[in-house]
Amino acid sequence: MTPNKEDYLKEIYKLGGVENMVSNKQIADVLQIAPASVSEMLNKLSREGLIEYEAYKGSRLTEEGIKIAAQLLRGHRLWEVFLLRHLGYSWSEAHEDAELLEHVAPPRLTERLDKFLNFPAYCPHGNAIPHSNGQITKSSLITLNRLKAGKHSYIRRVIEEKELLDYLEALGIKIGCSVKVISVGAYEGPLMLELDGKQVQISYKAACQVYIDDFDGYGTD
Amino acid sequence: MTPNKEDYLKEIYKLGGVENMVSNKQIADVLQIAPASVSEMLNKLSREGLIEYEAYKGSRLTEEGIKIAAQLLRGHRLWEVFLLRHLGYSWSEAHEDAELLEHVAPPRLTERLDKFLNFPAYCPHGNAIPHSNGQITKSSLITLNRLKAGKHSYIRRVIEEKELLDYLEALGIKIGCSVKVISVGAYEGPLMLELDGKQVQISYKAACQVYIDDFDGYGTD
DNA sequence: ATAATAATTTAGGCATACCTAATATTATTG
DNA sequence: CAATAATATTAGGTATGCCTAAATTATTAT
Repeated sequence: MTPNKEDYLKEIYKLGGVENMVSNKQIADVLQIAPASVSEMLNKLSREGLIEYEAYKGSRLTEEGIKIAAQLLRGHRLWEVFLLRHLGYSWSEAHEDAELLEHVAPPRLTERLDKFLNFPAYCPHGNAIPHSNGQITKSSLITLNRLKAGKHSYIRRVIEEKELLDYLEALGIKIGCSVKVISVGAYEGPLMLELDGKQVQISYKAACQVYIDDFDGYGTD
Repeated sequence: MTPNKEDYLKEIYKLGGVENMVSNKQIADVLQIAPASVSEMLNKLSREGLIEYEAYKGSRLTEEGIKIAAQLLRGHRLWEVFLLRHLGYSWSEAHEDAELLEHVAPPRLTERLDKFLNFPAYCPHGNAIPHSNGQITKSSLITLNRLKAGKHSYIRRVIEEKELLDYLEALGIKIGCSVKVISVGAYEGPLMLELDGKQVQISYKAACQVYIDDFDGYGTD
C-alpha cells in the first residue's frame, strides 16, 4: 500500500464504489490526475485484488478494498475530531491535515486515538466514523435545498470541501443547528434561513451540500 | 522535500552534522541504505543547498538544512510526548509512530500540538525539544557506564532505539529516576544499580546508552 | 612505501506513479 | 444509423529513489 493507492480506494469508496460501478472520469476529476494515469493505477489495484475492474466499464471495490477504504475514512474522521476538539482547528483546516495523517497512522494509533476521543460516532462534519471492523452507520438525510419554505429541520452533515467549509463556518452553520427555511430565491437563488434563532442567507449551491434530517419523508431523489 | 530527504537531514543532524563532517558510511548504516544510494542523495541535497558535500570527504548541514532537521526533531519529540502522555504508548512504540507522524505534520499542527501539550521541554526519552526557531537546549551529560561504584546521579536521557527502549522500560528505568551504582562487573560486565530504592541489574552495553547528570565533572570523553 | 582494506563513486537497472499524444471504444444525438 | 462527442486505453517518456557490480579514492598496516 502507498498513499497514492490509498487515495484511489478512498475516493472510489466515497463515489459509491461499494455498491455501484465508478467511472474513471469521476476518479480522475476528484483526484486531479490524468485519465491515462487512472487507467494504469486501476489495473494495478485490480491485480492486487482491491477492486474489480473491467476496461471501459469502471471499477468497484472488493471486500478487501472496502476494508482498507473504511480504515482510511475511520482514521481521517477520528483525526478530524482530535484536531477540532483539542487543537482548535477550523472545519477546513481539520479536513486538510487529517488528509495527511490518515496515510501514516498505523492501526494501533487509530484505535488508541478512538479511545482517547471516547469513541465518537461522527466526525465534525457529520460523517459517520466507520468501526474498526469496517461497519458504518447509514443515515437517510436530504439536502437543505429541498426543504420547503416554512419547514424546519436540523443540520446533520456537510460535504468536506475547503471553500464550502469556510463559507459555512463563516455563516455560523454547525452540526446539530436547528434550521427553518424562511424563503427560497427563484432560479436557484439564495435561501433565507432561521438558524438557531438568527437569520442567515445561504447560496443555493451551498444548500445542495448541506444535509438535514428528512422529517417529511422526501426520500432520496 | 520528501520523507526520504527529511530522513537524511535528520540523521545527519543526529550524527553531529551541525558542527562536524559526517561520513557516508554512518548515514548508510543508520538509514539502512546502500552506500551508492547515499552518494546519490547527498548530491541532490547539496544541489538543493541543504548540505555542504564534498566527494569522499563527507557532509555537513547548511543553515537551511539545520532548520529543517530541527523542525523534524521538534515534531518527532512533540508527537512522542502526545503518544505517551495521552494515548498510553510505551517508549518504543512512541518512537516508532512519531517517526511516521513527523513527516506529515505541517508547521501549524506542530505549533498547536506544542500548545496542547503545554510546551514541553523534553521528549519522553529525555531529548530536548527544539523551539520553533530551531534553537535547542544543550546539556552536558555522561553515560551511566562511567559512574563509579558507590556514586549517585539521576537518569536524564536514553538513546532512542527500539530494543534498548524495551529493555530499559522492562527494568523500570525512567527519566528522572535516581541511580546509585552498587557494583560494576569486570570486562564490561553488568552493573548493579539502586534505582529509586530497588536493586536492578543492567548490561554494560545498555549503560553506555543511558545518560545521567555529571555531578563529579567527568566531562566529555 | 606499498599492499591490503575500507569507503566512496559511477554506471546501468528497476519500480512507482505521474505525464502527453495518439488511438480505440462507448454514448449521444441529429 | 452515422457522425460527433465523451470517455478510456495504449505507447512512450519523465523524475524519484532505491538497487548491484565495477571502478576509484582514501586509509591502515606491514
